[in-house]
Amino acid sequence: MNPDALRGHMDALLLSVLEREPLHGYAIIETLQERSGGALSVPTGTVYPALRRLERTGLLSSEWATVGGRRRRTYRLTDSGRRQLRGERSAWREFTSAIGSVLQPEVRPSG
Amino acid sequence: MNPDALRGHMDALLLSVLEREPLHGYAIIETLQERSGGALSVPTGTVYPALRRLERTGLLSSEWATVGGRRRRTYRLTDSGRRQLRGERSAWREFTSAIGSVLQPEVRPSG
DNA sequence: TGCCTACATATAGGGAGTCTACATGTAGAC
DNA sequence: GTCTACATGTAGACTCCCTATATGTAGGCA
Repeated sequence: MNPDALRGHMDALLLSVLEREPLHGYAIIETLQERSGGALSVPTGTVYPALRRLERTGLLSSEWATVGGRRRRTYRLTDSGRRQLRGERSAWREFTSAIGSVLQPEVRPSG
Repeated sequence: MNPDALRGHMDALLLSVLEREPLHGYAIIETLQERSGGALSVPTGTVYPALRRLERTGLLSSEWATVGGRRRRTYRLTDSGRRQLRGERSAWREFTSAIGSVLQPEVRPSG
């Protein structure tokens, strides 16, 4: 997957993964991978800064926990994040529709 | 449309618009706008550098023409560009499939 | 004991491409 | 003389994704 392709869609992915339940960064990366059938391998250097950014802008909140001797920072959607997710979904539909309508191969009349 | 969303898809758009016939930059911008139903308003500061980049990498070739007293640089797909376009189309399908599978809202069993 | 893998978070710095803003010029309408 | 449409181009800012690196725990294995 071309790295640039993800650009601008990361927020939607993260918010969407957190919709059902709060998760910590590492689990988010795994979930992304599973839900995409292995297509999305997002590096930690992308996800952790993105999560902090989303928290800074109020779309996520986080709290620390220790599980099995390991520290986790668990993120959850805020109300604002939930609203944002709805916006991201409709933006995604518009985006794919716009690009798709340009990208579809020419259909030539037969004959 | 979030500017970043276009990132990494510009090449596909330009190649696709040039698939049927050679066009100059200004006409490419208009075609993009028409084919997307007005959703894609790509600024000249994006398109012109992108076209030059695609020419530099051998996916497009160009030649100057003067029409109605105005100078145009007309771009056309090279063989390499045509191959690239096929690749871009399949990459687009994989991309939307991957993101879409993550983004779709949870479907809860009823009851 | 030492080594490896999985789990878990984080930051610095690089890089690439899109955008804003500006510059330049012709043609034609009013 | 002014305005809009047509037409191309560059400089610099900005964003944010990636690579590389650092740190640390837990548990298996030899």
